Amino acid sequence: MSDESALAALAAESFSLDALRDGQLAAMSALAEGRDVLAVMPTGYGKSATYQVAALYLHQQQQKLHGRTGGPAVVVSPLIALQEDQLEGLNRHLGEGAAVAVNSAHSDADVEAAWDAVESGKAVYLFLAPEQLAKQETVERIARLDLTLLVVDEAHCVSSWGHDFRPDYLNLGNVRESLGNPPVAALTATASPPVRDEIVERLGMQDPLILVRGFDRPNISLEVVRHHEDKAKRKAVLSQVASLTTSGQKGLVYAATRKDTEKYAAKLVAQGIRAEAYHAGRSASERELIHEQFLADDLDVVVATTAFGMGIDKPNVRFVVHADIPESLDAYYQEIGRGGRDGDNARAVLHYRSEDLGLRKFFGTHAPDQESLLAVLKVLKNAGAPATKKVLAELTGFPPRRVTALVNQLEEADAVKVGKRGVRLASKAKLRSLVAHAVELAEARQRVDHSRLTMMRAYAETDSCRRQFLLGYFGEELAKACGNCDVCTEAANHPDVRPTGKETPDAGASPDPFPLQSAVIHKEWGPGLVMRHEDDVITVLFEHEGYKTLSRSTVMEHELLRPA
DNA sequence: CGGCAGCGGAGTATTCCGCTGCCGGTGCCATACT
Repeated sequence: MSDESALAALAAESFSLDALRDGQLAAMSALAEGRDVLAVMPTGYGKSATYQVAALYLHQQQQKLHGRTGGPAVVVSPLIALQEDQLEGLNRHLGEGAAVAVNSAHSDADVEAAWDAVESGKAVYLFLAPEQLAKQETVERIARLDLTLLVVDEAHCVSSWGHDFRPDYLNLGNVRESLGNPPVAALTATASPPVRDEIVERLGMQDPLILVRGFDRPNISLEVVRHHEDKAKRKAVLSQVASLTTSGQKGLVYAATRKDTEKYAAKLVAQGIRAEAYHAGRSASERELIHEQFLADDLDVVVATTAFGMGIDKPNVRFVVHADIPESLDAYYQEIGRGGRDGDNARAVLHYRSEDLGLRKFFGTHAPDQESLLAVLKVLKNAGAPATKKVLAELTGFPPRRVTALVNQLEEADAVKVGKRGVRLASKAKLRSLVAHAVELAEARQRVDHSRLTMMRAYAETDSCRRQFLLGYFGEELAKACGNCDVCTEAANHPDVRPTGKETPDAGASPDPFPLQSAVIHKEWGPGLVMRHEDDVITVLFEHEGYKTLSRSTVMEHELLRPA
């Protein structure tokens, strides 16, 4: 057992953190002992401090105990802007050179200086994007260091971006192995059970300590406004934002497309509201300026796509209005969680049309390309030896990023293995059948994605307490209806109509054979986890099928489920 | 999947309707230019 008081003292002395929360200390302590940690904590809770203190502690321990130079922690972070923020904070506390970054924003000379700082034992933290770790030389160079920790910040990116957008995220598990399996700290602000499981699995975490803290945000009121016509929805969004801003409140509006962010922003400006559109199509300088103005209260509203998010920590965001439904409750919770960080009341309003789900379905659907998968396998078979991704790219004619994505899919299907010498064929089965298996797995993943969208829809359409629904999705039980969502408010105004939400079951009732969060097995769909009870409906999260709703009476009658 | 722009047709309302085809999010990185 490592010394918690030593960690607390180090936090106070080096980072001016005088009061640590229990979750922070538990995470630091586990990391200091060499245990893997998955920390699910909201922005502002102090997630970063956990790895920062633990890494400094381990760095100093190495120096003391072995009389050698201390090694760094490698921090994988998705955005260069986030890396720079962290660098700045760390170097302010610990002195220039304590934290360095290797990325494309730095000159070659700066990058070499960063490597020097790491190799001489001066630097305690090395920041990288996962793409840097796609380079074998980089991984080898890091492997020669006395690594203290491998930190994966914004770890939900593994699941949400790894599969198509930034495939190098899925390779981090292999990178970890190449680095000699250092302890892993994975940090994220939101993750439902399937996302947590995927992070743990993909990063190859072993018996991780999973810490979930500060999840419920009772000061954020939850509302859904349903619409049938697109025009009416747009009008309602605009008039709501106009009325919210009249009292000087600042907030965010999320829209699905760049074009819509521009349209909404223009209409708000026409009404005298200080609004800007924010999306990835705007120049870096414009984006930076908008961010700064918003932080300084020089803007009332930022109308954004999903591009506006990570790294935003403004305390007094009073509302988060969604003009379009997000792709999942994970994304929704992340976005509304940017409201009310100061603890004061904030409003989250979702303007919902079932038709809007179509765009999200489009974004999520990427059918695997069988011919390309086969092409990669053929090249490997003909080569008869491991091939690096670079060589595979040359031989197949695919761009490197695409090769990585294809290899990821084949690796998942156990068709190939990725080792130090490159990618090799890992099965003697017919290539066609290997491709078929990879396609099967990709389709299972699509089913799960689709079911997550279905849960988002169910949230929008539920007629019981929304917070119970939301927290239940993240595996947390809220015993009583929250009293701070539109359903609860409506019920309070019409007490005779319908009781809201689900109350804890009567003490006298017979015990539920399938309690919340219990493991079950379905005759056809296999293993699953009970996520939600509502009237006659049980929602179960199945490993290979995603979320399914089952009729309790049918389940009982046909004995469809049994406890696992 | 659904919205939008552009178009033609109807036919008079300083427009409207319906059809067709296209488009839609997130960021590393490297490379070629000024």
